[in-house]
Amino acid sequence: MPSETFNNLNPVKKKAITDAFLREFAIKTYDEASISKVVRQLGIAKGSIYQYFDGKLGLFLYLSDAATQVKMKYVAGVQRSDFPDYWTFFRKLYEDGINFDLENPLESHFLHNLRNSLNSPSVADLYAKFMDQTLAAFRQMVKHEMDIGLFRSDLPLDTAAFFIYKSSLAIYEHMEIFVGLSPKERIAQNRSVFDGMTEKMLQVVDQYIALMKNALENPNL
Amino acid sequence: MPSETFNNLNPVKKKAITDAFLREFAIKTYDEASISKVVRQLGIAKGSIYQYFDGKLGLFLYLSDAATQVKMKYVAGVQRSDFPDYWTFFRKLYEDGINFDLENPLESHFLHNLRNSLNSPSVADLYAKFMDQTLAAFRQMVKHEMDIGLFRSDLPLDTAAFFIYKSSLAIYEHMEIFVGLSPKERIAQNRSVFDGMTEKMLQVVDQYIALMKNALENPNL
DNA sequence: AAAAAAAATGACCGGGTAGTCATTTTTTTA
DNA sequence: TAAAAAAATGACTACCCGGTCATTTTTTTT
Repeated sequence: MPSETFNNLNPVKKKAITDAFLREFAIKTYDEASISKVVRQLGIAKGSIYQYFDGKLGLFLYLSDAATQVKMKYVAGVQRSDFPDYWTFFRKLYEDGINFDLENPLESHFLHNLRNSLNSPSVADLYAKFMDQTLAAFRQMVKHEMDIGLFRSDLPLDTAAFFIYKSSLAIYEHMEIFVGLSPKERIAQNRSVFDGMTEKMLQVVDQYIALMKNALENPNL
Repeated sequence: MPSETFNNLNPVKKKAITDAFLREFAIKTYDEASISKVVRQLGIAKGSIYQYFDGKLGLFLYLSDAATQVKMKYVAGVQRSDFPDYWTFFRKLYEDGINFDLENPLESHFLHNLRNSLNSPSVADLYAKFMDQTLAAFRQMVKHEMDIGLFRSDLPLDTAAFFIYKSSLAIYEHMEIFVGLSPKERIAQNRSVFDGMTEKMLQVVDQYIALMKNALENPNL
């Protein structure tokens, strides 16, 4: 999506630009995020951005792709078949997610912040795609657990899948509310969101796993 | 908060103004909502709004109060002590919430949309207050159920309370995603959000109650 | 070193917003 | 009906924004 001009850029400048916009979009809504402000901060001309990207939306799509690719490197290797049950698998996904955050705070929080951009119709499409994929993945997982008898099967697939999805998001919000995590502040300071909180985070993960386990696990076993 | 001038207004005009802004803020973020557009639509001068309210924030606070008061009329009467267990109580709260929506679509969706205005610092404070109150209420409920032995007590109060709170929000989102409910469309058409969906909604409520029940109920009984 | 290609620039355009306030219109009081 | 009080008005200010493009600067090629 970005132009050749952008790809040919000095890697240092390229990263500086990417990071500055990741930071902006990680803190603000799509509509609130200001290209003018960021270029002022970067000390480059606004016109340049429009030679690099196809408008604000093109820039945003590029950042989405970039951030997603980085996250995939951390998470794609985690396979359900390598774990005895769903919950150890789920926990490992979270552990790797934390590592992703520790090493790529901007990408991590950009992705977390995606859902706040729902109000802009242009971005809503992108988000809907993300959502579809995520829900499809959860649905497939749940189906598998039901098939092998680990999950109770008296609930619609959609409900169980959405429930897990929502619970996994709730963990992050729990950290914000009860552990005093403030992503925006930390991103503004260019710090990792979960830095120094790994242990506490995993404790909370275990609490929510306990809840999900009770809610979904087959009581016959 | 509104001026005397506003309170002395012809009730019809007063309602027209209130409704128009409820509708705007129900569909848009605080920052996205445009006073200019609404007054154009209403056919009144922009200056009037600034004689009625203390700026955009004052207007917003007035709408919050108004909507909350209406909702309270529906929900305040539901007492835990009138129900044999938490879940019938919870279900009744939802039933009354649906009635509130059917009869007051604008107020209902204004309140639902509140959380989308988090990005504006001025409104964030207001939202934080709402949140504190809501969580305190859930925490108290959970404590009570743990005390009387209906809920398991091996989880932190905060976690259990937040879990219920989040699950109750998930029900609305479930409706949007899987039942095709689109609040913004319906509000724009001045229709109730849940109109014609009461039955389906309560089915979904029951599904989430089942999940929460498994998750939280004391297994010893 | 000269010519050609590539990249960077920033003034400018059209559009939007919240909020102000001197003036006009309407209503109430006397 | 005339004077006073209350309410409504909308042009105006000061500020944003995304996006454009003719011009200038830099880099590459010849």
